[in-house]
Amino acid sequence: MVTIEDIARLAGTSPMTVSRAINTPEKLKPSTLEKINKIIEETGYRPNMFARSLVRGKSKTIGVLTSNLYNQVYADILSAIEKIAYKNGFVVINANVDNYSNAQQALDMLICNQVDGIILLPLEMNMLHMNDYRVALHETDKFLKHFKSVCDRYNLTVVTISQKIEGFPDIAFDFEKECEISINYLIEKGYTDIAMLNSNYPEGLWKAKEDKYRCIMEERGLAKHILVCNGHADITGGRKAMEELLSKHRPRAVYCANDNMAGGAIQAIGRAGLRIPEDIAVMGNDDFYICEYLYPRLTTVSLGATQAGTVAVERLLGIFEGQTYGDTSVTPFLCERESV
Amino acid sequence: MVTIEDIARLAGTSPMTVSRAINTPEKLKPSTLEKINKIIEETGYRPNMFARSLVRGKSKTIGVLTSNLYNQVYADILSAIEKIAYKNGFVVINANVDNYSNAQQALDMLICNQVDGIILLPLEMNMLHMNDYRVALHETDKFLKHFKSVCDRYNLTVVTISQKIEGFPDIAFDFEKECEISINYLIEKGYTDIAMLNSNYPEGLWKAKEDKYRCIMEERGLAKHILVCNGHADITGGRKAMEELLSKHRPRAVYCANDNMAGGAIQAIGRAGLRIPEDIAVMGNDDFYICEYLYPRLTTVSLGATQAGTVAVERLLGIFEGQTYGDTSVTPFLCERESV
DNA sequence: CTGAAAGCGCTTACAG
DNA sequence: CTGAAAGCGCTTACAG
Repeated sequence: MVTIEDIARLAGTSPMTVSRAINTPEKLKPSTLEKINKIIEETGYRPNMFARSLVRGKSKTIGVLTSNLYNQVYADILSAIEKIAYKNGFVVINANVDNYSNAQQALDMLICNQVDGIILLPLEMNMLHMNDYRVALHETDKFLKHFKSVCDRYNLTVVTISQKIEGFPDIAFDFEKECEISINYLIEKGYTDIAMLNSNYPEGLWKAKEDKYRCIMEERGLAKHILVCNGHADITGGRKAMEELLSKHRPRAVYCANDNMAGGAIQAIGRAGLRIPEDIAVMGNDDFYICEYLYPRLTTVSLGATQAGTVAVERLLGIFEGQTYGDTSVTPFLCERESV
Repeated sequence: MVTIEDIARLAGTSPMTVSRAINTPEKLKPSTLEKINKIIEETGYRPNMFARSLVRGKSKTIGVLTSNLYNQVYADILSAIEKIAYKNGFVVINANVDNYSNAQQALDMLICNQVDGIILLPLEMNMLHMNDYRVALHETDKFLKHFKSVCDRYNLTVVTISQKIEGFPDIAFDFEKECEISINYLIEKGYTDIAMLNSNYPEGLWKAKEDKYRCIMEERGLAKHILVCNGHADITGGRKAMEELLSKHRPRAVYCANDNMAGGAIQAIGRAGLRIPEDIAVMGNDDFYICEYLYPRLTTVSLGATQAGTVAVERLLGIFEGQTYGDTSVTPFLCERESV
């Protein structure tokens, strides 16, 4: 391995001068700089980040606690984070978090690797695969407490996304706004008999969406059309909920709390021999990858995941520079396709 | 920050003894070990990986050159890599690679971060979004040459996945086998009039699949049913190719070279007022995430991406232990759903 | 514009 | 079973 000393010897200078050539080239006499650069080029020398980080006390590394890469929202956020981080010379270490002990370990790993800061992705969502939401929520809560105490103890810089923790700036998603955009769009398109498919988990974002749906329908004088069916917030749950809905009443439009449920709804509607959107319009939420693949292509509202990832990194870097931030939120936007 | 010296002072021992407590606890008198562990616990001490890596000359870090996280195959491979790596105490740095200069930079970053080894994911695939395959291929080739020379120069340990480079062990996907399983399954199910939807890029895996299709059809005495339509290997391309196919002939089954094309085919078939699989059976390839979301759920053949990621890490770790490997390949397997 | 010295936090290699 | 010394490759802080 080529070191800074090797370069110094070959260039007939001190290691310090080589260090300057790399970090503050403007402080060097052009001729020495040129000589050193030539030797760096020839030898293929690359500075050892461990040595640098050790002495600087900073790693130029961001840790991301994430979970299910298959969740489109996570993938979107993560892609944005990596893009902005690399652009700013930071390395991203992505740590997977499936359950409590797993998460503790991942956090520990990030600490050992001296990350400069951590971005915490929403943990609630990653527990969706568990059948008992209370257990999932309890695991999440336990970890969040642990996370908070560990971050305080090690003085870690943290930005959270859609996962408010006292003391850390959060970048929230605006689930209510998603609902608002969706229902208003349907009404604007002339629909009045609008039903809703929602998660059977009666709290948090799901409750907020359902409340908002009821509220808008009432405000618009459509109270008599209010009808909600619930199921797991996945494709099978969506299909079952839609089947239940159709057994009660055939609405002109369904607002689905997320795209997975909408995917299931599309299946159930197709199996019932009905057309989309001619017989029933389907409105999704979140803009998962699958929207383009559903038939018809799903009209939905994007959560703004890419924006959230981008802002998260920008704020983290801002904090490193001494800035402070309060909470903020990211704005959802309509994605028109073919299902409405 | 708590250091090993702090612990030593508090425990009344030398730093060396603390180091042993962490790395080779069995070599310590139980009473000293216990005393040290207690203090580590109290202080929340965590070893600094930079210092450790610097002196050990190893980082316990694996670099992964990947690209499009949205490609299900990549996400599968990456998830598997991270899982196995973490299990073995390795950290994964994922570097994004979109184009040539981007890729050079990413590789450089991995070198500066002293990765112990690199896993290279298939690069050909990530260029699919480019309209001109020759340009994409040329970019890929340029980078591969660069990659090879850099790895040789820095003596990097490399395992590639479906991207053969002389001197590095490769884990190949078996695209021909995918085709074989697909066509044989269709024939076994009683289909004889089987058409194919393929990429319009006439080389590599696409050519191999098409050749195999033709070959099996002939062997089985179904030569007269051979019919191939081509398009971009994405959903729109699949839809257009299927439309073209239907304008020529209405087969009883379509074998699609990948799931995206199958997704497009499903759209075209639905728009033509035909049912799946009653009128036309649709067979995908690769087992993308979307298979579960298509309607009907897509029957396909999995490429074996998870297995590939797992084997890649295992082999990399094996090489660190002094093992050597030749090339290998991963076995595709049937995923029966509803479209056949 | 350049350099000598000290030190970041750990481990290796040796000694006892 | 434990410790003193040296060094990994770099940068900081000072000196000139």
